[in-house]
Amino acid sequence: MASKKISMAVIKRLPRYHRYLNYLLELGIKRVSSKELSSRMGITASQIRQDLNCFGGFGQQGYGYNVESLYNEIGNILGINKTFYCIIIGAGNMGQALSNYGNFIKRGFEVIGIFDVNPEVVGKKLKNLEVMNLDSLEEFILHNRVDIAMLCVPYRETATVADRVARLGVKGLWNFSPMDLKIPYDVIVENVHLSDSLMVLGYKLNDKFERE
Amino acid sequence: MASKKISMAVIKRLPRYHRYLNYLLELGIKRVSSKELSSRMGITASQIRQDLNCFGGFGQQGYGYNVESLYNEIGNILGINKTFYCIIIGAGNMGQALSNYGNFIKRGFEVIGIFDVNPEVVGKKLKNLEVMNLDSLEEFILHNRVDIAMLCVPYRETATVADRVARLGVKGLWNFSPMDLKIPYDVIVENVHLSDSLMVLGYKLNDKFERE
DNA sequence: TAGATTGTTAATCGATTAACAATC
DNA sequence: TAGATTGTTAATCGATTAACAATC
Repeated sequence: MASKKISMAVIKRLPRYHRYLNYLLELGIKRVSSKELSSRMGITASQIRQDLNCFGGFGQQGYGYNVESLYNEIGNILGINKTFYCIIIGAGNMGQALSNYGNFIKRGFEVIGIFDVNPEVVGKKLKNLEVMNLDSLEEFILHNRVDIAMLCVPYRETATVADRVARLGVKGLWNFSPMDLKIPYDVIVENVHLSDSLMVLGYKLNDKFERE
Repeated sequence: MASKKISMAVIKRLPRYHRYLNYLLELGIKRVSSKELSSRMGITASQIRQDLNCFGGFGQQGYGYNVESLYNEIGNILGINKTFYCIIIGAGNMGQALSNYGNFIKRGFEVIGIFDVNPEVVGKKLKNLEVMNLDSLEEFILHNRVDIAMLCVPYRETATVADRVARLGVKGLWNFSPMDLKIPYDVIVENVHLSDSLMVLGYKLNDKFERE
């Protein structure tokens, strides 16, 4: 796979294509042209064709794209056929919300462990998993394959926990803290900065009202 | 404010500047040059100066930027000095997580109501608010100023609830469902597509492993 | 004043859109 | 075959970076 580098702008659109194709699939639609997908998604047909052609020629001239096979192709590119083993660190509301989010498993993300420090929470069952004490984190990771750690601990703890997890060889961090992690290990971090997103919404609202 | 349009790329970086400046403030640092901020944030000094100059000349030649006043300026631009009144719809784990997230209030987002349909949840106290029945949504919005609705309901309900809320004049939606809302009202939607974010992380992990 | 650093213009780079030959 | 639609190249647009005169 000595492919040319694909830009993040393209990658970030893939899950969205995947969702739309899934929707078409559920509607029983068999084929779709870039033009039709374009009008549904509100992006140009040109962009759709460019994006898809980063990964291969999935379409057929004069016909368009087969919905099911394109859905599967994009799924493969995103790796949802593989399983990523995940742990959730911090079993507060956010951690619990993630543990209950059934959509993840459909997309290949399986939660195999949940950790917390709070004695009132440790031992509690969430879904089919018992919350473990954070002290046993090291042991757990040594004995189980863990690809991704989902960090849902309070702000103050995040940097420490992230470092601890990365040191043990976990390769992906999904960070819910409003901070940018800097870790001296070879780790991929994906941030979910909720307050950033909310502030952008606030900006847009202000902007709109001021202009009107 | 007949200003030239500011690109989303710039807007989206503002909360991040805001966070870093807050951090510098906490460290007791009084002034910062674009060069120093650049090395801390990992973006070019040029970009920082360009971004800030979209909104005004906040710096001083030969000196740099005063941390506190720049922090405040960006806060103003983001509107965190104003209060946005918010309701949470859906008091499941995600809704509860949001209701407990104290950071929002600091940034001007105040939750004034929480709604659910589940009789087991309605009436329950979350923080200082009692979960209301979704049936009383209309009445509540008519009698209270609601700027933003945070949608934490299951996938199937999202479109309906979004429409209902928008029809009542709520101007901002913060959407946690993995779907792109299409609403025939004049509403600003900001999406938090958690599974999209997770899939991008999955892609990056795959990509890295395949290349190595 | 000399040094530092901004604000801003110009140059570059990358991403999006348009166009069209290839082909189903 | 004629019509449709892709894959792909070329043109455009926008965002980032570089450069430097202005000025504190």
